[in-house]
Amino acid sequence: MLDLHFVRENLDAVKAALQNRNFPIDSLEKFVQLDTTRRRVIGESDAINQQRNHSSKEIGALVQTGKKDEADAKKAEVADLKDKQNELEHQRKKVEAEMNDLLSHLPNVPQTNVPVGADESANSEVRRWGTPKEFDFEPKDHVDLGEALGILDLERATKITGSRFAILNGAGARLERALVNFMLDIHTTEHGYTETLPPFIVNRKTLFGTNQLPKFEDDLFHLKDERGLALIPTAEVPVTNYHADEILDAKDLPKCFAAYSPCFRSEAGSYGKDTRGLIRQHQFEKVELVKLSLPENSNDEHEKLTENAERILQLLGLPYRTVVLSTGDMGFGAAKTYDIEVWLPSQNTFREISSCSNCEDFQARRMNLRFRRAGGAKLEFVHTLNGSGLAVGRTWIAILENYQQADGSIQIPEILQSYMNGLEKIG
RNA sequence: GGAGACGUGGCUGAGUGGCUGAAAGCGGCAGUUUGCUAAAUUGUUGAGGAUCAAAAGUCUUCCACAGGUUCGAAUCCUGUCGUCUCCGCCA
Repeated sequence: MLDLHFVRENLDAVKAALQNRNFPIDSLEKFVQLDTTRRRVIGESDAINQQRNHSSKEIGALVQTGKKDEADAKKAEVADLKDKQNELEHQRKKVEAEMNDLLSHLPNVPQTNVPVGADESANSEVRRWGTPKEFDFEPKDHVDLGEALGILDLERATKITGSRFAILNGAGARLERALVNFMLDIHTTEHGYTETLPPFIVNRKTLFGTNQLPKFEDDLFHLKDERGLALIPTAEVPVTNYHADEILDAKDLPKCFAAYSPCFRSEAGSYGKDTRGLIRQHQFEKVELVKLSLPENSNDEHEKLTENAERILQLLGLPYRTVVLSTGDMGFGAAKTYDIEVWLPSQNTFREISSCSNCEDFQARRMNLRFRRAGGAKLEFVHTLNGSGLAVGRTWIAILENYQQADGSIQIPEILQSYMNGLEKIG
C-alpha cells in the first residue's frame, strides 16, 4: 500500500507509475477529492471533541461544588455537540474507509531503473547461464517421460480431485522430496537463511498484508469457514507476515527465511493456458525465500536473493536466463522483479521457475511491520523481499526434460543422487 | 466440546467512572561521575492523525477489537477475537 502522504505529495509521479503499469488513473482524481474532504472533516470533528472534553471537565467541577443548575445547562450543550459529533464521525469513517479502499487497490510504484513497457515483450534479459543440451533424438516432454516411467499419473489425479492436479509415484515422488531437501539445505547452510515451516492456511488480515486481498480474491482457494480462512498461494504470505504488527530492532535486520510449502492457486482466468502437464497446477510445492531488510540495503538484498535462487539451477546444471520484468508485467506489490527462467527442451524456450521481487515498504505498510534504529529514532517501515528458490514442480519438469536419455530414462544430477538414496537414473 | 480466569506502553506490573496517555520498576536514549569494565547518579523515553513551508507548539484519537451506557469510560454493559487453567476427546 502506498503512503497517503506520499501519494498526496507525489501525485504526478504516482500517476506516471500507474500509467506505465497499465493501471487506470482516474482513481487519483477521486483520491484528491477524498483527501480534501477527509482533512476538512477531521479538523471539524477534532474541534468539537475539544469543546466536549473541555465542557465535560467543567461539568465535573460544577457537580462537585454543588452547582447543579449550571451543570445541567452545560450537559444540554454537550448533548447538542454530541449530535454534531456523531454526524462528523460518521462522515469521517465513511471517507477514511473509501480512502483506504482506494489506496489498497493502488499497485506499487516501480523503481526508476525498471524498463517501461506494456507487457512481457518489454522485459529485459540481464544474464544467461549454461548451454541448452543438443539432443540427437527428438526430446519428449515431461508428461510423456513421466507417464512412461510410471512416476507421473495425471489421469487418476483428475479422477480423485479434478483437472490441474497430479500424482507423483516412486522415484518421481522421491525426486520431488529430494529437490525440497536439497534446496532447503543449500539455502540454510550456504546462503544463511533460517528454515521455517509456516501454516498453510491463513486469515484475511494476513492475505491483505501480502496483497492477495482485496484485489485477488478469486485467485485463492477459500475454506468454507466462518473465519474467512484460505489456503496459501505461496509461503510468501505466512512468512512475510511473520513479524506483522511488530517493531523490529535495526540490528536484527536483515532477517532471511527459507520455507517449504505447498501452494494452492485457483488459476482463475487461465483456462486454456498451460493445460498440459505439471506447468500450471492448482497445487504445487515451492521453497520460498523471504527477506526483511533495512530500506537502504533492500536492492543489494534483492540481487543476492536472486543469485541465491539461481545458484540452485547452477548446482543442478539446468540452463537458465534472468530477466527484469517491465512495468507492465510486474506483480501488484513489486517495485522491481527478476524472473528466472529455466530451459525446457520440449518447448524449446525458457519458462519461469522463480520470481524475485523487492516490494520495498509496500507490504510492510499493509502489515504494519516497522523497525527502530539505534538512538531511538523514529519508526520506519521494513522493506520486504521474496522469491522462489525454487518452484519445485517446475524444477522437477526441468530435470526430466533436460536430463532425459534416448531410451526415455532420466539421469539424476550428481548433486541430487545422495538425496535419492544413491539412485543415478530413473528408468 | 464443557467449566473457569484473563487481555494495560519495548517488558514486568499498578490502576473499578473525572485530577490517567496512564504509577512504579526494568529496558532504551542523553549527560555527570569514577584507572578500565562494572556500578552510581541526573534527565529523558509510546503510536497514529489534523494544523504548520518545516521545526516547535496546539488539538485529537488509541489501555485486544467492535458496539453501547454516561456530561465524562482503561474502569460499567454487550458481542467478537485471543491467551491461560481444569475436564472430555483425539493424532
